[in-house]
Amino acid sequence: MKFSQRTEYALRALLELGRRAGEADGEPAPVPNREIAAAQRIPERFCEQILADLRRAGFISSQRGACGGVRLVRDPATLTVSEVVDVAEGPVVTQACLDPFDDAARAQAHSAIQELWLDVQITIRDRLASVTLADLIKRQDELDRTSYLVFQI
Amino acid sequence: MKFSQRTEYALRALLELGRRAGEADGEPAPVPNREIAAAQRIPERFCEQILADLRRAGFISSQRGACGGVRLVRDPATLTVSEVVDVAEGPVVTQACLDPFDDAARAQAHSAIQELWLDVQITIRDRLASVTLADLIKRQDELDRTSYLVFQI
DNA sequence: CGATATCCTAGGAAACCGGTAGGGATTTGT
DNA sequence: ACAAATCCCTACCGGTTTCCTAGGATATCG
Repeated sequence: MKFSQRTEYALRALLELGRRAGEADGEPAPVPNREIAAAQRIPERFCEQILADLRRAGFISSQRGACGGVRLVRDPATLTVSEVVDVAEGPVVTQACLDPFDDAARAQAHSAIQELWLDVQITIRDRLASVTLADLIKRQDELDRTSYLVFQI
Repeated sequence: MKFSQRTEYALRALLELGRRAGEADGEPAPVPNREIAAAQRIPERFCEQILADLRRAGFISSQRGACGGVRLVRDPATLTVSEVVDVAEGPVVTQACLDPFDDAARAQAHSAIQELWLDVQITIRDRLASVTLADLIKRQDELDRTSYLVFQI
C-alpha cells in the first residue's frame, strides 16, 4: 500500500517547473529534461518518460530541438496532486476489480468490507484533490526559507 | 495504490469467525480452516497461511488435530481493521523508506511532497483504525438482512 | 551541417503477489 | 495402536509490476 516512485518523480518535476515559472516574468523559456532531472535527482531517461506522460495529460507542453524543453501549461493553482497521481500511476483503487462474470465475486460487491474499501478510496482521493501544485510550491518555499534561517543563526 | 487480496482474505476470515462466535453461547468450538475457506471462497492452502499470520499476531488461537481449528481471541470490538492490514500486508506507508546514508534523499526528507505523503498515510491509518471487526460484522448483518427483505418482496 | 532536444518503442533485472505443494507434528475417535 | 483430521513450516513458481536503461527516429536552432 504505497505510492510509486514514478509519482514522486512526476510531482518533483512539476514542482521544479512551477518554481522556475514563478521566477521568470512573461513567457518562460522551456526547461530541458536534463535540467529537471539533475535538479531533482531523477534518472534522466526515466524522467524523460514521465515528462512525456505529463505532456499527454496536458499538464505541460514541449518544444523539440536545441533550446527546447518543457513548459508548464496548467495553472499550478488548479492542478491537483490527485490528477498527477492518476496520470503517473493510475487512479487510486483500493479494491480489486470485480469480475462481472463471477457471481461469487458479485455477491461480495455489497459487502461491508467492500464498502470500507470504497470509503477509504474516496478519503484518499479527496485528500489528494485538496492539494494543488501551487500549495506544494508555496510550502516548499517556506521550508527552504526556514532551513536558510536555521543556518544563519 | 491498492490493498492486497491477502488483506481482503484476512478480513473475510475474521469476519466469518466473528459471526460464528456471536451465534454460539459460551466457549465456541474451533472452526477448521477448511470451513472458513469454503464459506468465504478463499483458496484453502492460501487461507491456511493467512490464518497462521493472524495467530502469530495474537488475533486468533489454534487447536491442532481432529476437531481442531481456530478461535477468535481478540474482542471484535477492539480489533481494528488497521491492525489486520498491518499483519496481512505490512504497515501503510505512502513514502519510500529514506536511506539514512543517502544525503540527497535526506535533504528531501523535509520536502513539501514528503509532508503530503505523511499526511495521507496518517489519514488512511486513522480511517482504518476507526473501524473495528465488530463494526464490520454488524454492517454485514445489516446488509444480509436487507437483501433478504428484497427477495421477500 | 551539427549540436541539442524531445519522441517512441523495446527491453531487463528485481521485487512482489497470488497461489500451489510437500511433508511434518499434533490431536481425536475407534 | 491406528487412521483420520487438522494445523504447521518451508519452499517454490508463474505472472505482473516497478524502476530503470537503451537504441534510434525526429525536430529545431545556430
